[in-house]
Amino acid sequence: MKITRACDYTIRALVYMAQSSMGTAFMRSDIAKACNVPDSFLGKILQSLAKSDILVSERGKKGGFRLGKEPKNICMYDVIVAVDGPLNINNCLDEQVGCCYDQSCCAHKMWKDVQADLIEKLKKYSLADISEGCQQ
Amino acid sequence: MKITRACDYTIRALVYMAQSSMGTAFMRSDIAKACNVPDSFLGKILQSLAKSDILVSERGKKGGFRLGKEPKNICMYDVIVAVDGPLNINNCLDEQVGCCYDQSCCAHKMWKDVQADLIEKLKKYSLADISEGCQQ
DNA sequence: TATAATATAATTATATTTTAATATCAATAG
DNA sequence: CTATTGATATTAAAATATAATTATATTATA
Repeated sequence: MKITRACDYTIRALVYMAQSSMGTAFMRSDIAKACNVPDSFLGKILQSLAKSDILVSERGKKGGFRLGKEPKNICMYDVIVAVDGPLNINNCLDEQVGCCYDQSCCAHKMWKDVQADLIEKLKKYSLADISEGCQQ
Repeated sequence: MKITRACDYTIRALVYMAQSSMGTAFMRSDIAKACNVPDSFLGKILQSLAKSDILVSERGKKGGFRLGKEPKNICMYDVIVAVDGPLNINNCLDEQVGCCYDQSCCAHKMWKDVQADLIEKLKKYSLADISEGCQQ
């Protein structure tokens, strides 16, 4: 697992959006400026979020991004996966890679257990939780 | 946080050592061969472990590496930190870096909480737990 | 037709993994 | 006692992989 900077940027952007009333549309460039995130990089991030239905996008004039769900229904696990891809604390757990070295599989059960707890925890945190703990 | 391949190698090596009776000395090259780990890279890893008192090293003829503690007293958290350095699921938690972006600090509390759980979990797993779950 | 998202490619930066060379140390053969 | 041998210790640096950023062209819509 690696929680990347993209993920930090994402949380900034989502918290920013969550501060306005549901349905408000934001332009990428506005979010980028407000959150101090590289504009073009933010583009990628917002697209990932749109593909995961965390955001809804509209093109053209008066287009932009809106939250796709209420902040309380957007969990951190979904956000992380949308941006950073499948969460695996160890390659061993990556189904596409597989645990190719027999002996190391001793640890497989541990990684699986540890990761399950982690995911459960991340599912409990919503965007609303984070946005509310933020006074601006 | 990133759990690297070095960490996988480490677990292989430690499980291998834990299969023999306490006090047995192993040469780096033997471990490398038995565990299929690049010899020189393993050198680095074993040194990190020795610095953290997980292993004891002796130079010269008849030298080698021995476990520094009973497998049941070696926890996975200590192993990971010894090899991969301080565990931080997010830079935000790295005390040396600090949480420089105010707005993103909204998430700080969450990361801290999630990480605390993770560490607690990793402290509960011992080398003995892993080695025993391994039939060879 | 201007505007804003979408897609993709290219580039730069950083971190991980591996290899290699050299230094240090301890046992022991002579 | 000292030279040799077999082991770890230390350091540098090359190779590879991944993350972060930038740039450009495409598509949709008011």
